[in-house]
Parts: sequence; structure tokens; C-alpha cells
Amino acid sequence: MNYWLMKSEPEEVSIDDALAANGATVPWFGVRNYTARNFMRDRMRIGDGVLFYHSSCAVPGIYGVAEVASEPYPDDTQFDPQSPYYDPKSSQDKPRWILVDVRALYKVDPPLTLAQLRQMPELAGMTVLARGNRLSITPVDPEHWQRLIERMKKAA
DNA sequence: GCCAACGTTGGC
DNA sequence: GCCAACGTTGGC
Repeated sequence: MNYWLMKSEPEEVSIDDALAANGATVPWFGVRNYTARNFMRDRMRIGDGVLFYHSSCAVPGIYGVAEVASEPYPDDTQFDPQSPYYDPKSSQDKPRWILVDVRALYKVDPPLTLAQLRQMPELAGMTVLARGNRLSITPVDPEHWQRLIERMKKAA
């Protein structure tokens, strides 16, 4: 079993949106980065743990816990000329971009903010905290996952 | 294959 | 809105 941190802009899909969805399951559309795509394609399995991270917002941080809920499959937004995620170089025959469904399990309230994460020495080396990190999907060490879950329970 | 230019991400 | 960091593109 693997653990992941997945970023979403809450204006697009927030943890509340995900929890309100049918089955609390949302397709993680819009990934257009090869490293992130390859994580989904090669290493994600159904049931993997997911930290639901809000980015590009007033208070970035972890807002929920989720799980991987599907095998990877083609991201339809790449075929839609109306979509901001449209990719004219992709084709139905050979889709370039894929996604997985993610099931929201619970909300982290209050959120565990990026500022707080930076103050946890036990998270040293966590990818999302690295300087200049822009990757929207990053692996999370099992040990880091453990510490984070404990911390979130304590704060709840 | 190199690398400059450009576009995007995302915290602040 | 600013800007640092990074990924991608495209000329050569």
C-alpha cells in the first residue's frame, strides 16, 4: 500500500465538493504533468491513502483524507476543446493523460496548514515541503503518513 | 542534444 | 500582483 499527497485548487474541487459527491468519489481530472501521471499509471493502487491538499488558496494545507478508488483510465477533459485541459496532441486511440477516481473519507478540520507542516521536524524531506515543489501528486513516506494522521487526530 | 525563451505553479 | 522555481517547447 502506498500513500500520496494530491493537490487541488479548492475553487475547482474542494474536500467539501468531494465529500458531497455521489459515493464521495471524484475523478482527479486535469493532471498534465508526466511525473504525476506516471505515479497514477504505475504506482497507484485502489485503497492507497491520499492526503487531500488545497493549493493556490488563502490557507494552503491538508484539508482531508481520501483513498484511491479506481484503476487509472483516460481523462476525458483532454478530448474536449472547450476544456482548459484540452490537449490537441492527444487522441482517443492513444490518450496521453489519465486519471484515477478518489474517494473522500473525512475532512481535516481544522486543516493542517502548510505553515504547520513546515514546523514539524519529523516531516523533514517530505516532497511537498521541498523548495520549489510544484508537483501536484507526490508520494508520502509511510512514516510521514503515520505522523500526519496522529497529528490530525490530536488536533480534531 | 543543448539551451534560451516562454508558460505555469503556487506561496506570499 | 509579484516572483522564484520548474517544466516544456522549439530553433539550431
